Amino acid sequence: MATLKDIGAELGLSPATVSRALNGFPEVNSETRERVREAADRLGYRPNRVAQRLVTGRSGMVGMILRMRPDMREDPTLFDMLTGLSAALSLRDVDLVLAVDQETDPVAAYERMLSRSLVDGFILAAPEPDDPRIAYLQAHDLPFVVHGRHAFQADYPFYDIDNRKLARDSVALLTSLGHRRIGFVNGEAELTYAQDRLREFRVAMAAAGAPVEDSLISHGRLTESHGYASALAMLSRPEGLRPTAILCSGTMLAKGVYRAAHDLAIAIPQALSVVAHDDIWPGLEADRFDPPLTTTAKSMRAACDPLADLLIQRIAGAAPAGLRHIEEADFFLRESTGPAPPREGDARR
Amino acid sequence: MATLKDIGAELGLSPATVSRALNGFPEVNSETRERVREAADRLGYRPNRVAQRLVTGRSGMVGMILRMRPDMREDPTLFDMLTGLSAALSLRDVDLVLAVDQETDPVAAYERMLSRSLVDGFILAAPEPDDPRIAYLQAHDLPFVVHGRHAFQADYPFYDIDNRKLARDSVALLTSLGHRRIGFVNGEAELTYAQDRLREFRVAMAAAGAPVEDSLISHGRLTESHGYASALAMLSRPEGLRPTAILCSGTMLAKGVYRAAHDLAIAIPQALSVVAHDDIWPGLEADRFDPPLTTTAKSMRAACDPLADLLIQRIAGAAPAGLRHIEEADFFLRESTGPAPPREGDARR
DNA sequence: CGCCCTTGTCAAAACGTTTCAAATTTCGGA
DNA sequence: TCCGAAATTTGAAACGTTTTGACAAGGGCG
Repeated sequence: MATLKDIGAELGLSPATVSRALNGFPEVNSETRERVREAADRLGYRPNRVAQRLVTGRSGMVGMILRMRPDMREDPTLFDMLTGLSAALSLRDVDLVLAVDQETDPVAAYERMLSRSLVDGFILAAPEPDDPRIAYLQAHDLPFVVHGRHAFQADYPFYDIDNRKLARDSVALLTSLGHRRIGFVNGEAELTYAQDRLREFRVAMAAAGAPVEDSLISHGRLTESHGYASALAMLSRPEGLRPTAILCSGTMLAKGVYRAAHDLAIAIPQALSVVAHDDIWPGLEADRFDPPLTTTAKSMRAACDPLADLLIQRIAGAAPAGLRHIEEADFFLRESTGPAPPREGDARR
Repeated sequence: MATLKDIGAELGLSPATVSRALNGFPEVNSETRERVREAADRLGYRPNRVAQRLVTGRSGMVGMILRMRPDMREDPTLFDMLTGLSAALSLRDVDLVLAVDQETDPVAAYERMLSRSLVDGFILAAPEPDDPRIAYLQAHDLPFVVHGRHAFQADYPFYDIDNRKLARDSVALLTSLGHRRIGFVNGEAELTYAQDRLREFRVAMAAAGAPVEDSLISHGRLTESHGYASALAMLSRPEGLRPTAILCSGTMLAKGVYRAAHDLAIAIPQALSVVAHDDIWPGLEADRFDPPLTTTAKSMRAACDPLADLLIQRIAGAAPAGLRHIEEADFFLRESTGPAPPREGDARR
């Protein structure tokens, strides 16, 4: 493998000049630069990352630490993110180091990875309010970027979708169809996106003059079983008290809702409308539902390029506060939503 | 961060001596070694990996390159392996670099990772016969280890379960229960484990004097939908031609088989016995089946420690040919298997 | 006293790059 | 012809480690 010295020897130049020529420094003669470029190509020169790292202190790698959870495998978003990020990063010539965190102390894994001086920054997902990982990284002024945010006003680099808007849009659709009793099967209560969606759910419901019942709100993992259990509880309430529409924070939840409706012989969309947010493979999954599921959607993959860009900017020295990317979800109206069924004692038939 | 020089200065020693003391070289006074150890602890010394790498040429990292497949997310084993490996490697002070391969050329991703001189070796999964990745890595004498093997007699380091034995055991159980018409819902035909299991399936069937019908053998991804479709085809054959038992190469397949049996009102195990190999979370998933599923089992996680050890040995210079770890699957008899139903025209009843 | 061997230590080189400070060349203008 | 500034190029230091070859001290032996 050719080195800077080799190229220098080939052309009668010092390694220093070769380095500057290849790195685009302005003070090198353009004719010399060309000669260097040609020789580097010819000799198949590849900068030795390790040497670069040693002198610059940068490693060209970023870390991601997964927190082990027993039901992780039921959540396909993580896998998507992993592969999407790895692809996005490698386009930018950055590599991804993976670790899993099985310890009780959530920051221990970060310390360990840092102590080997092998990553320039981190990518975090699923932040919680008062997330100790974020506190640790901020306290040590380490570059990181978060998928999601642990507070609505976050002063670190993050990518997030506009959770309030998608809750607003979903409620607006349902109320405009005449629904007033709307259930909400949400993500885990500790997670910020769930809090944001719930908050706006309440606001939008109030704006439409629809009541919000706490027993029609449930929190939990984005799994089919949680969706099933929640919907079963909501839908087995007496006629007139049960929701005519359910909003879900994920398509897996919606799958559970569909199953519960099926088991209770409640027809979708005639007797129950369902809207979900789809952060997996927008369109692909939702289309396969029977009937096809109305969704707000933004894929995990869409987050990967912005996340990579933000992190690279941060590592390059950009101030953390300004770095953010908020994406609006798209709306896909499919067949799981319809007009609210006529209520008992309703004027129309 | 303290360096060797710092420790040397602290104790009036040269960095060279400090290095030798910490790395256990014999020619250093044991009293000196103790002083060095103490000082290193006190100053919180951590060897700088980058500098180590530059001089030794080793990076302390290994790479894993995932091939993107559209239905990847349905396959939870990969995720298991990723997290398990990462944990196993980090115990051994090795880090895992992840990349995804979206290119047409399967070796391009390996070349790219190598050109950055950042990994010492690779971990491969799901090898195919004549796998170009294996050919490439062997041709360049690069350390790697494979989960599975692309030929029964493989001359590279690999971990594998004894696929022939588990096929033999499963068939033996079923034939001893009186089953003679046994379906086999297998993995993809190109994959070696599937070929191995099929081969032994035929052998064991022949040994029991049971006929093997090609139409009762199906190949495909280890997904529920493939299991469902295959079982539906097998079970909707006319009475007397349809199998009384089905062997599955994965629990996801078994889930599909259960669903098909349910849809066709075929009772398990009264009218149909099901055995599957469970490489996910042995016991945990199979227990949740209704009725609980009889399995041969070895978890993905069990592979991780041996894989890590084999790769580290190989990187340290061990000859590739001898490095192998073959694990026998365990047998869990549950309630999805029972005596073969009496055949029409059978003597009894 | 000279020789060799062992033990413990060290200085220096090496890995390949970046970058600082200095040296050299070039050139326009006086 | 000379000066100073600008344009190029260079040597050397630095990053933190491993490793080679050398060396000093001490001991045993003839």
